[in-house]
Amino acid sequence: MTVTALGSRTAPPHRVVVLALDSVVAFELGLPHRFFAANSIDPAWTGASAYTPSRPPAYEVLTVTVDDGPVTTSAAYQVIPTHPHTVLSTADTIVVPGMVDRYAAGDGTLPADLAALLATARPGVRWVSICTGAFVLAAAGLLDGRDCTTHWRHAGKLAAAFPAARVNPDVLYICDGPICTSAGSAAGLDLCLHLIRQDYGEHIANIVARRMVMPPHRAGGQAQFVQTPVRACESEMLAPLLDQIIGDLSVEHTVESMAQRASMSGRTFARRFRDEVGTTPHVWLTQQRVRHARHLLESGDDPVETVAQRAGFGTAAMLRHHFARVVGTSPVDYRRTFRGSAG
DNA sequence: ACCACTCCCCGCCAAT
DNA sequence: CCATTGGCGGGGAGTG
Repeated sequence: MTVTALGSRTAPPHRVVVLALDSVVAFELGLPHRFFAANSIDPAWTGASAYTPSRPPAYEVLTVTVDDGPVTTSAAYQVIPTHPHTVLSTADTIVVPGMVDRYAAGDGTLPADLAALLATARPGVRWVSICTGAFVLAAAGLLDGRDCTTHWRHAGKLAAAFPAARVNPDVLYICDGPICTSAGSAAGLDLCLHLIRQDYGEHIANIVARRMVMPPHRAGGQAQFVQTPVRACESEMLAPLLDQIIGDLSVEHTVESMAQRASMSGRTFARRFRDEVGTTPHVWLTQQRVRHARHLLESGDDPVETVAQRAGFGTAAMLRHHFARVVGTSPVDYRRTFRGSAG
């Protein structure tokens, strides 16, 4: 939830180090590079926008292995790192992608060389795991007392092997302080985009999403994929209504009013909503309001009170309350940060 | 920080 | 018989 990485705008590039362990999932290994690579958020293609950063946002992405040697991947090739493992100690963010079966058993221990390498990380570094990468963070003790997640197929094993970790199998990703864990492969996309949103704001994150040809935000959890993935077409049912609501956030919405517009009883609407969207109507609505508020703060000059009204928060106090919980900062600070000194 | 109040959410169960 | 719906109520979170 912290936005400490914001300093990277005026400091050297935010250094992301991806740790490739044996039998790493190739897709998840490449994913952070695609998202964080400096040229991915080159301001040259941000278009004609109000965003005029004092300095181009940038990440530097390096990949290491424990012993600097090649590792096998889930695909029919090996990875040979071009940087030594010692750069891990200089990372601002460390990413541990998932591995095929290797750690899914979760015996709770790490090889000595891996444990020693992880111990070289700077204090305050941001940890990121994708899928079964969470088992590595857990074995390093990083998930003790933290909210975390992993692929739904392995959530039970993770919780059993590491009782001190609070495993939530329903969400796409969770950031508990500097510890960010995500569910199965595709949820890693959502988490990386979330981190870019935290580091560089809604506008840049949306540009990256557009560039990646992915939705800027998936509000649902992984629960929606666990039970009946066949329901894909049926899950379109609520989409038109939700789009309408997003387009008209300034008015008050209740579960009952939304249910009426969907021609359902409140109970059925709430149930269908959870099945299809993965969260509750009220939680979803608050998420949408905060997202809209971020957009208004970045792109306009409305006073906070007006932003609150337009986003559907009754008062500025209400906006501040939810903003702090979701974004981790105040609306004014957020605007100052993401409009930059140049704007 | 507190309190009163409202609304939400979800297990339960009867009806369809 | 099973699946889905929707009403009810308690516990709890959100609101002012």
